[in-house]
Amino acid sequence: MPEAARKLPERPDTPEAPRRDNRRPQLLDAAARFFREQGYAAASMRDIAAAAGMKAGSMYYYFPSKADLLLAVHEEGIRRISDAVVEAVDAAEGPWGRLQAAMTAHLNVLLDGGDYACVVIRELPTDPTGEEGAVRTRLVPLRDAYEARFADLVDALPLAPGASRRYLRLMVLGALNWSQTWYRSGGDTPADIAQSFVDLLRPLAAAET
Amino acid sequence: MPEAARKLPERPDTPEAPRRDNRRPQLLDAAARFFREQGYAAASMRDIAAAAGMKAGSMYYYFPSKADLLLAVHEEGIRRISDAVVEAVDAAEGPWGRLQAAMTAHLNVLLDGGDYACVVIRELPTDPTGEEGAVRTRLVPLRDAYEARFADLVDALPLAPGASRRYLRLMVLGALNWSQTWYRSGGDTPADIAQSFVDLLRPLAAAET
DNA sequence: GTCTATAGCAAGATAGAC
DNA sequence: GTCTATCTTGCTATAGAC
Repeated sequence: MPEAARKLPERPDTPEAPRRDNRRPQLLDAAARFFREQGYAAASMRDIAAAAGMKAGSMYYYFPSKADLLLAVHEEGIRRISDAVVEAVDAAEGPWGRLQAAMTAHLNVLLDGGDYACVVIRELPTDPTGEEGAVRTRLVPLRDAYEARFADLVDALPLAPGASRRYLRLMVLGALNWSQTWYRSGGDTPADIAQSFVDLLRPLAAAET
Repeated sequence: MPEAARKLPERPDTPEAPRRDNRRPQLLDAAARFFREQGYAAASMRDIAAAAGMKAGSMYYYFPSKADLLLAVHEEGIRRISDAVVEAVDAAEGPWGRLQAAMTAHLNVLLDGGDYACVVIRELPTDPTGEEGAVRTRLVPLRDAYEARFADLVDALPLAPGASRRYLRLMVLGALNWSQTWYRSGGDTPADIAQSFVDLLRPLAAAET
């Protein structure tokens, strides 16, 4: 057997990218943690690399710049929270039940699931790259696509005529994402919180069938 | 109720500090602007000083450190938004009217009034000073005192029995503060937004007298 | 009060050995 | 792939002249 083919049974990542010994996941985990704890600007590549068990210079083998690292964290964060919400919605029934399932899943990932989602929620408003806005323009569509799911869920609710579905969606997302600032583990669980919010909003419903 | 009795204390400048030729306000304005646009960590003392028309070293005559500058911006921001809300609430009538007035004032300052309030809302979650948490511990009570006003307004609402006033307050504040991320001038005004939110929530009321 | 000058340091990123 | 070593740049903060 040709020696070049010895280590072949790998998964076909990108055609030419990472073959083996890929420590990119550890790097992403560390980056997400520091971005959440200190913010993008204050986190240092040295600390991130150290937390992943390597030296600062080595991580440029995986990511060409700090901004690309942030972008990768965002993509992974959106992917995780989006998957969790889709799965939860599929398992729920009724318009209110599906909305509550989505809210619970969103809060679970945001409040207990951890670092990736927190970065997604908090690290967008400020332009992360200072002068270079290229990264930000690639971040916004990711979030918009995710939030569109909530628009669908709100549109499916049977509401009293005249109720603004647009502002209901914005209020729900605001309530969920703002929970980062007041949530403390040990009190109400994410499921409790979603339940309380939905209980508050149910009176907005038109007569249900 | 005693009018104008609830405003935050006036400038507690040290007795001997600023007599004349005081450029501290310009410095604060510039700092608020850069903290909002770039975040606390990414903003530089050089840029702030330049925007206020002085050199970097000169501002240490007014503020002993960057963290103290952030603290001063917070105090001023809280003072402004708090004054605006108190004034608006005093001029409104009825529990829903007072809540709506408070929401409108809050949004006005946050969305159009500008830099100070944005910094107050956005620059708290992450510890601004890195290792030194002294500044943060002085920031939190300021916000808590302000948010307590909304607790009073929500407690005064005539709600259907069983409705959670705590989660209603958190939902309202979340909806308001999250508007920073989606608000674009030229569309609905802050007053429109507050109206829409209150219209959504009014069906939660118990039979009004 | 504001300046110039700079100390002292940490950051992102690169080069090349292994 | 990971290392060491380093380049370059920018930062906060200080010292002392004026």
